[in-house]
Amino acid sequence: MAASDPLSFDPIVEARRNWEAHGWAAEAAMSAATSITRAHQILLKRIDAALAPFGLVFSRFEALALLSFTRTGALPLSRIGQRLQVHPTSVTNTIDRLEADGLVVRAPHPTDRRATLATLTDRGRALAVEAAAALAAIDYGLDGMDAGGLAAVDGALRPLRAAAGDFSPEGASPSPRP
Amino acid sequence: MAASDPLSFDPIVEARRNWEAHGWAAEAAMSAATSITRAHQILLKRIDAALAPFGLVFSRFEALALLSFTRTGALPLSRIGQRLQVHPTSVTNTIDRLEADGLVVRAPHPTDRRATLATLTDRGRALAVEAAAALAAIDYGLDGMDAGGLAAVDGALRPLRAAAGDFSPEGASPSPRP
DNA sequence: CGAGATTACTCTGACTTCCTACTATTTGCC
DNA sequence: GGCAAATAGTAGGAAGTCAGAGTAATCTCG
Repeated sequence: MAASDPLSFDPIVEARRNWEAHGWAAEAAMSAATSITRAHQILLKRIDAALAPFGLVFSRFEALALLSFTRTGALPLSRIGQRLQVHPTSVTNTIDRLEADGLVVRAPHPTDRRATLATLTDRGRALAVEAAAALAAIDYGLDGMDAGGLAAVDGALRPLRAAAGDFSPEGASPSPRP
Repeated sequence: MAASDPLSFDPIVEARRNWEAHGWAAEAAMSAATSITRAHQILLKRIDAALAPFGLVFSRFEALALLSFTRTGALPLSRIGQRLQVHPTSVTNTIDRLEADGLVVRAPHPTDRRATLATLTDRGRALAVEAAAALAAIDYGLDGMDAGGLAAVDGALRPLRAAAGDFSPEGASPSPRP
C-alpha cells in the first residue's frame, strides 16, 4: 500500500471533531459507521491473505463451512444465499468457483427440478477444515481485540442485523430444517 | 432480492453453534468477524441508497466531506488516500468520478510537481452539506442501534484499527497539518 | 553534483458484488 | 384442469476495490 500508513492521530476521531465543528449532525452514528467500514476492510484483507494459500476468499470459505455442517454435505443454492445473506447471483458465482476448483459439485435436486444442490467433495470437506484452522490461527483477523471487545461488538451489532430483517428478532430459537 | 429474507433464527448464532459442535476453534472471533462483515453490508446498502439521489456513493461522499473540512477545500490525492485509508488507485477513481460530475477539479500542486490537488467546487461543497444531512436523517444506516451500542462498537473496534496501524496507538492527539 | 531510493499518480487487469432481466418449474386457487 | 403468481437459478452488465507496473518528480547523501 503506497498511500502511506502511520497517521499521528485517529482519522475517525478527527472526522468526528470536524463533524461537530461544522455543525454536521449524527456524528456518533457517522463515527460508528466509519469504524465498522474500516474494521471490515481490515478484516477482509487479513482473512483473504490467510485464505490465499488455499485458493479461497472469505465468501467461498463461508459456503464451504456451511456445507460442512449439513448432514449430507449438500444444500440448494437458494438456501446458501439465505444463510449467508448474499445475492443469488453471488451464490452462483461462488459455487462456480468452488466447482471449478473441485471443492463442490452441482447436482439436480431430487424432488424440485428448479433447484440445484451444491454438494461438498472430499477435497472440499478437507479443505474447509484446514482453512478454518488457518483462520482460527489469526483469530479471524481480530488480533487487536480481547474477549470483551468481541462480545461487545457481537452484542451491539445484533440489533442492527435484526432490524435489517436478517432474522425474526425473538430468534435465538434453533431448529433449522435440514 | 430473491434469496428470500426472513430467517427464523440468527444465522450467526447458528454458525457459532455449529463451530462449537464440530470442534472448530476461535468461534468467538468468527462470530464477531461475521457480524462486522454483515453489518458493513447492511450499512453500505442503506447509505448508498440514501446517497443515490445525489449521484454519490459512500467513498465519494467521504472524499467530499474531507475536502469540506480543509481551509482551502483542496488536498493532494495522496493525503486523501491516507486519511480515508484506501488504495491510491481507488483515490484516482474516486476523484475521476467527482471531477466528471463537476464536484471537484484537479489542479497541480503549487510546489510539488509530482502531486495533484483535488479542489472542491462550489457545487461540490454545497452537495456535501446536503448529502451529510441525508445521511444524518437515516443515522448513517444504524437505525436499529442506540447510543450505547454506537459507543460500544466505536470503542471496541478502536484497538483493532490501532493494531492495524491506522494511527499511532497513543493518538487522540489532534494537530493534523493543514 | 549526481546516482539511487522514495514518493505521487495513473493505467491495466483481475476479482467480487450487485442489479436487471429471462427461462424453467412449482404452487395456489378459481 | 389450468392460469396467474411465486420461486430457483443463470446470463449480461455496471460499479467498486485492489495489486502490479510504469512514468515523472523529488529527496538523500556520499
